[in-house]
Amino acid sequence: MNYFHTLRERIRVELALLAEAGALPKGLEFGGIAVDPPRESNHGDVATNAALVLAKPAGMAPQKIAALLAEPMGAHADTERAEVAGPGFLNLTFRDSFWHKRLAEALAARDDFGRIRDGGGGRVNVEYVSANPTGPMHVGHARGAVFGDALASVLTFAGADVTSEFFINDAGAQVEALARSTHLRYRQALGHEIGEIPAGMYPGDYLVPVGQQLAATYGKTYENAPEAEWRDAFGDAAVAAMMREIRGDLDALGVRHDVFTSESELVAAGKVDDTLSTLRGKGLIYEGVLEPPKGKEPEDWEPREQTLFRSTDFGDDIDRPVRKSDGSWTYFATDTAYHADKIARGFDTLINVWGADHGGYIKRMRAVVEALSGGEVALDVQLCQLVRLMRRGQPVKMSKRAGEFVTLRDVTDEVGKDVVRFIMLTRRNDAPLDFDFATVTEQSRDNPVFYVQYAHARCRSVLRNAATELPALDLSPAALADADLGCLTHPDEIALIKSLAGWPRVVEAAAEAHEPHRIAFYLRELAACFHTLWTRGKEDATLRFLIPGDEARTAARLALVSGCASGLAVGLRIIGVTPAEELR
RNA sequence: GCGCCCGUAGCUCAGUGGAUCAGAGCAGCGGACUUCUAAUCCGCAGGUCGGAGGUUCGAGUCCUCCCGGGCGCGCCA
Repeated sequence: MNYFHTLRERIRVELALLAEAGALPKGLEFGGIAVDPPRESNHGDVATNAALVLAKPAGMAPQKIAALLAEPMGAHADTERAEVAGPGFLNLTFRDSFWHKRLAEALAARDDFGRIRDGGGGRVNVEYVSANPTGPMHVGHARGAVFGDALASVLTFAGADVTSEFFINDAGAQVEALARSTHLRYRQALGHEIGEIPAGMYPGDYLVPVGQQLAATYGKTYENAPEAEWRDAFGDAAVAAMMREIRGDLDALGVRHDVFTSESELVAAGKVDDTLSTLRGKGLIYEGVLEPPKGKEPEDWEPREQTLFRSTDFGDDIDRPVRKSDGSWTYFATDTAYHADKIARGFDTLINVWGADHGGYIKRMRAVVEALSGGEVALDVQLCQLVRLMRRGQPVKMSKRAGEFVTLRDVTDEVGKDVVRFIMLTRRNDAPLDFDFATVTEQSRDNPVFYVQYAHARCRSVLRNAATELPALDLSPAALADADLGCLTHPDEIALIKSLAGWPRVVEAAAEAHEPHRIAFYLRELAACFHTLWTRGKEDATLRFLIPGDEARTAARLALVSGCASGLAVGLRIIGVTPAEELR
């Protein structure tokens, strides 16, 4: 369905025929041949670099090869023009009939338009959010959540076998701090005056109900008990409560993970020891002393012997510690075990979605995955830059220390999940993003969510009107696909079909590059093509979609509208945004 | 000091495996409506793609260095 592939095949066939006929040398490699849309639209619909790629191995001038190829390509019934351009590009321009076929394909495929069935892609694990279970999610998490969810979705659509996953960091010092903070709230619930929340504890109000619940469960049992007696139980209870909160927040965003993996369970199951033994067996774990960091030496630096992973063997800057001085594992060690677990589960590709502050962590993680999988498993880390919350152009101040920050739920409740999801994909993930409450709720061209949804709503509105005004017309997809699409000849009609026909290529590129934002950008383009055509009908009544008395033309135009609506809906669903039937 | 990311129009950003004459929106200017066929559209104007080298038939795109911004840098996750 990606017509660029079809054309590349056709070009290879013609080149092979030319070689057989003796016009080209035999045995040429066609691997580097690409078919792309030219940058300039007046250069035609597609361009191929075939002649430039083959010039050197064939020992011929590129223009000569292009001219040879232009003959058979230009003779094809779909081709309007085949022109040799520049240093040896072959530009092809198609007849309308070519585009009518693409629309027919889109209509026939409906919700599966652009889906890649035999795309392979293997088994892919996408790990995202993995927010610490020590409090509710904030807006920064939303970006990773939306990005990861949309990525998993587009990969699935592109034929990969995808598992989406959340790693629960429910082990280590932060959970102990959480347990202590919860104990404080428990005492508070029992009537104690707790005063200021001490530094190092979580001050947020969200632990108050957890404390109350524990007071109801345990009464005064642990009121003055030593920490060792209540720490595990309180930690577990708090983590469970926080995870319920986080899942609720994610649910409100329409984000769902297939698998939740618990760090503490990995530790308890001895997975960390197992993994480090494996690495030790490969000679990659040793006791050693690290050099102090250059330039910015911490005050309290002193040389210390540590258990280290030899990540420098795999391109990291220094070897990385796996054990703290109290004997417990570092986070890196448990994360290593987690990745070993993912590898053992048979994934071909691991994708991790992290905040930008984890950039320094990438090299060691790649090192571990390479070491554990023998280079068989690919690890791609996608970093999401910060989100700046804005209100009327002014940044919203947030103080995490004071426990005062805008939670994800606050934002979702205020503007809706569709807005949050779309806006998070209006920038590349590695570029910072401003999220302005005023803009994103506005109903105007400034607001891309609205713009795209409005295009879809307009399509649906036309189809609804058609059903009432022309009840005799069969609006079923099958019937519309059989309409005489040859009626569609206006440049803006063809432009809309071209945009729609480009969708399979967008899916493929977004999946391959792990860049779901491309879908959001594409949808804006498709919506723009539709809005343009719609307005044509205002200026010229003969260009309206519904032409009374001309059923053939009306059916063809409704087919186009239906295809467009379908394309918008498919794309919106992949990024998790509801295709609105109407906007009021 | 080192590592990673970024630098494209006044502003916010796209630019798909390097490929023919650099794109969009906003803001600005000029046009098209009694609102699900104007919450929209059309036109005009706006850039030595941070700088300098290098590779190449060809560089916004790849390599090196420099300048500027962000993030990070041994027992935090």
